[in-house]
Amino acid sequence: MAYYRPPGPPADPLIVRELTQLQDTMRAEVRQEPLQCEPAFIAGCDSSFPTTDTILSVFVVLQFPSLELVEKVYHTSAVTLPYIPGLLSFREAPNVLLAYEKLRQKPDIIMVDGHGIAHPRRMGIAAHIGVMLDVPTFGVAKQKLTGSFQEPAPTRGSLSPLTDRSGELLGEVVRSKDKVLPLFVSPGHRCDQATATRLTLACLRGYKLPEPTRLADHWAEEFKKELR
DNA sequence: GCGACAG
DNA sequence: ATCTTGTCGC
Repeated sequence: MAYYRPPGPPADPLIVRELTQLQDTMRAEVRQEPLQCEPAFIAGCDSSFPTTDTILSVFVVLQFPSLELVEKVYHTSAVTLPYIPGLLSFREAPNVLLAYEKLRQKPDIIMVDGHGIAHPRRMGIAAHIGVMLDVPTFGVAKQKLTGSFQEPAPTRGSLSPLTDRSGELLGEVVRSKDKVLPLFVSPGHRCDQATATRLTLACLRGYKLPEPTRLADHWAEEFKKELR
């Protein structure tokens, strides 16, 4: 399954170069710092594609640390860009931002389904969204995009650093559940590694995915039905 | 030249 | 991401 990926439609080299440069510009805006104060509300963000040409983005806001769901919103729009590894944010962020505007209770920090700085140019979708909104963000991904790591111990809570060739820390590989494939946690904007990992662990409730991301994914399915 | 490649 | 059935292990 993850061994072979059939070639998708050819990505326009002009677009790729342009977006890559824009990404390098945005990278200068990213700040890594601890959260100013303990969050009272944490959001979960996830996008899916009900049809090949429609994107559905969801935001859920949970009270922290109770993790009680307080709000859920979604927004859909037409897909404008194909999926290109490393440029995922340009395909999903526009619609994500529109969904965010619908939230009445803005969160103190956002957990995004995808990577933060654990990206070839340190600008994964979590960092991208954080810069655009100037809100603290971090990413929780299910698959690695870049970097290398040692397999963390098979017990829940085990951690292992994700580093690039030069040894730079990109994120942490987190075993969120016993004997289940680990998660890749990395800071986005206005967040540091310690905070990202700490909040990820604090949001676990027996599932592989922490509640913010898990519920966002869950509601995406429900909203998908509402669309008919 | 040969892999790797979030969602 | 999405399409898809049965199946293994706790």
